Amino acid sequence: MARPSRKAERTEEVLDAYERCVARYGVEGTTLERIAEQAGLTRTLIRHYVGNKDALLDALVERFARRSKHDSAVLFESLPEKDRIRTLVDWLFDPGLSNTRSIRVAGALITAAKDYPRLARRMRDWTFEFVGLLEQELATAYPHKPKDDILAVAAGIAGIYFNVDSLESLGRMSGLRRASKEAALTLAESLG
Amino acid sequence: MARPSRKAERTEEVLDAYERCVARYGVEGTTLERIAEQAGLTRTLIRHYVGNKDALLDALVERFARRSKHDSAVLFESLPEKDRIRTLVDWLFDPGLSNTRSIRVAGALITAAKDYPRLARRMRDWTFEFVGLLEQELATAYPHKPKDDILAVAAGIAGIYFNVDSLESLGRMSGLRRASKEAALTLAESLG
DNA sequence: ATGTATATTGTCAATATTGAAAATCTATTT
DNA sequence: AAATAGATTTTCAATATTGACAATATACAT
Repeated sequence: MARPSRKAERTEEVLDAYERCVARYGVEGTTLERIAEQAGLTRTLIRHYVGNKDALLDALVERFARRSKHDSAVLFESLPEKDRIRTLVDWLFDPGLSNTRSIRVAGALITAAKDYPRLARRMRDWTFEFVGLLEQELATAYPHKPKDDILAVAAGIAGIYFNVDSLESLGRMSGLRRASKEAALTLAESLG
Repeated sequence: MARPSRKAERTEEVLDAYERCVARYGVEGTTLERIAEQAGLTRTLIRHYVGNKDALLDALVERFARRSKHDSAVLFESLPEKDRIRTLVDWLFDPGLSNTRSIRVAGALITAAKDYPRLARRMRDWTFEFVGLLEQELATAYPHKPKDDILAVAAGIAGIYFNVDSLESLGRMSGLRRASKEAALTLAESLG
């Protein structure tokens, strides 16, 4: 019975802005002023909608974990019956398809993890969950291969993927990106 | 004809401390206070020996570039005649041998590169120089392989290497490290 | 139109960070 | 011992950042 709340949308906007800042300046380098500038809001509004710095980080990490889980679930479920690995690698390495910012945010969160033990656990889980999904996919495609080989290839593809998105900010990385994709495919095919 | 200068050593100590901070808090998250605390000096001494924040970053980047070049030159020159690739992979992925902090510093500098165009160029050069050395080594070991294949493998190994050191701060990464090393070897052997 | 819950803006205090210079201390040379 | 170059400490000013609360404006229900 009063003015309608914009808390939900505003919170998303604030977290979007926060994410952009974190991807660029890191967790420790992000100030409320910068977030406010990015979001086109005032610092006091940031505080009003989400809270202080700690609350902001909690909210960001929460959303990041939820989204990651959802996104990779959707991705792996949407793979076709044929050429699943190939399609997956396309999605991971083709510019435009891959979500570079998520990986950059993950990198920043991992860097900050030393000062936030809960965050360290979360990012470890995040890493191993992604590698685990890759393993699962590879194990289905190559059922006769030993687990160790599958894990090695999954870890390799994940590493190449994380790395190439981290380097993206340097610009002129299309050549390296293509080569990285080739490497990921070579790794996958080494199982066949 | 006066008190002897400690500028040289002190500068190294300050840059060491700065490096530790950058690896942990990122470029934008590092304050002079933190550096001073890490170095066991006062903030004003930091300023006395190296200068203000910009001068510090310049000095750090300068030293990082110089050291990287030197270290990788030494590394590649020290490889034995036989099993060069194998030895190289051991060096890159065995804990204790590899220099994890350098990679973390590089990651932080890459993240900050958007705000420092010169830095972006430097880190691009750094990346491609390392990949280039790998290519050269692989080309010598597998002289009949096309350049594209060599580049793909070099990019893959470099990516896996950078990534595994970035994840190190999360702890309990020995399993993933072993798997990553396996992947790097698999990639190299794919050329044979 | 009126009440009310929320949005929005404004203000203040406390602390952190940086920059710069002056003052003092110390080791070496002569 | 005196002079001197450099190390170290001290001090001050300016700005940035954060936290918290007060005041005002606005949209909706009744």
